[in-house]
Amino acid sequence: MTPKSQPSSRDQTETTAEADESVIVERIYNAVMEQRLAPRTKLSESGLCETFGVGRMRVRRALLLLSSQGIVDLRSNRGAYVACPDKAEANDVFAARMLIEPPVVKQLAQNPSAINLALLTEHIALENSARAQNERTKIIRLSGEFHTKLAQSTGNKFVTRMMRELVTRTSLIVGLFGSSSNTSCPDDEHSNILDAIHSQKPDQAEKLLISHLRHIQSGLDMDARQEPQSDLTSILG
Amino acid sequence: MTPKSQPSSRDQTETTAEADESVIVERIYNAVMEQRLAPRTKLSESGLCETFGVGRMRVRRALLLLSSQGIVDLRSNRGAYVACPDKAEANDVFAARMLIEPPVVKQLAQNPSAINLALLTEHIALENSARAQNERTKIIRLSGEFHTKLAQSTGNKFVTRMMRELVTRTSLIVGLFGSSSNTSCPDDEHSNILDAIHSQKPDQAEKLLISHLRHIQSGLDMDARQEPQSDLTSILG
DNA sequence: AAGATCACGATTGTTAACAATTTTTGTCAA
DNA sequence: TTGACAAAAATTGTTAACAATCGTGATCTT
Repeated sequence: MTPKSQPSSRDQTETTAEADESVIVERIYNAVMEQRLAPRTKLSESGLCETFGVGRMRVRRALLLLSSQGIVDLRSNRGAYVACPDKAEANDVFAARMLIEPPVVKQLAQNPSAINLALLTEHIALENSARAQNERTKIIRLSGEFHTKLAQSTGNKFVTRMMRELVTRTSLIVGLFGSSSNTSCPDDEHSNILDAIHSQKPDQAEKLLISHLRHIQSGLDMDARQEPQSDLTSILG
Repeated sequence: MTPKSQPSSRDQTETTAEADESVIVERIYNAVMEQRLAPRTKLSESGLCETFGVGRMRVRRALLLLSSQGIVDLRSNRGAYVACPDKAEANDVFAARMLIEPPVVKQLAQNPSAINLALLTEHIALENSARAQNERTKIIRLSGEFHTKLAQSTGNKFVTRMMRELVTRTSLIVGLFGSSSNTSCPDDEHSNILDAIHSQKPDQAEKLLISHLRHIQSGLDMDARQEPQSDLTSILG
């Protein structure tokens, strides 16, 4: 059910006719999540049309959708750019997560039967594997997805959506303000959180999560921004 | 420079007809919030084009935006309909609010200097006035807006957006499942919550809010749905 | 040369015609 | 009357041409 079930039809340069606009959205979304598309990168319509083999209409719709999710910034008559959160927005994101995520985790720990332990354990295994092999983009994506999957465990559509949005934005922020070394979640904190949930320790789970978020935030340098980059067509292969 | 108003067919209800698509979104949004547009109402493109005096493109963009907010349901080749939450979704909405809103209120109560007391007090006065005069749509809208404004007091963009979305959905749900009498928030619970916040009683504020939400939810009859309706052009004047 | 101005090219925004699909309507047979 | 079927109308989806705007580079003035 996760976006892995797609057979490979994205090998060629000109994909002809299987591009629902949601595919475009997802592709760009993933590229941003994995920090392959840097903030401020321009997403020209013609460029996207070519890379996806799609008419302008689809591209424009996709861009509108992405802008409504805050992933791209739509400047009138000037085109679409990958969103570039500033300091204030970064703080807002973390504040929002601090507010929302603890209750989520706490509730999960109170009723851990709801969670799919196997799935989450598997996920952490993947994370560790990626970390062991130093696969940067994978690590980043999986780190974020852990939090999303946690939210998904509540079975609540809205909670999931909110968390997804916040996690995406966090990814952008970490990419922008992340000070070299620690570009994602530290080693085994995810594992510890999951353990606390599974062993029904709400307070501990909450505590661990909070310190986890603090940890991520403290790894940022709010004064230095990385610079743009990215050349589009190659990135979205 | 700025978007010019277009000389077009708006011979009927003249309505500030310089229609940026955000205006269309807002108009429909408000109509849904005030329960003037019933769930399942069809929003035909041509109809909206006429009522807003706008080309099809703007309308389609607006509908896409609204669908991304879950306010309208976009069925392929069949057009746009006002969203019609089912039982499960209704439960999700309240569960999400139960999860998110208490921490928000609690935090506000811990730092009440952040809130704009005058604004919120004024708002409650408006609510009471509307209640006194039995202005149904006003009551409904203001009841929802109180919660939105509360979230807004955090100064957090994301918290505000989330709450706004949940409140909108709540409005739809109350319209659908609301059992006649109590179609909105009960009398002075808002006032009590605000008081608790202002006098720095986080726990009490949280408690009041929770019981407030329970109160709203218990006023619903999850088994009987109101039926469609609505004729469009007249409603959006 | 530095700076301003203007024209050109490239990109985005809009409109209108066209194609595809669904819904309605009309007809006929059981 | 009811049901099935088919043509017609209405609605949505798509494409392509057209218009407006922005960025860039050449030209001109001081």
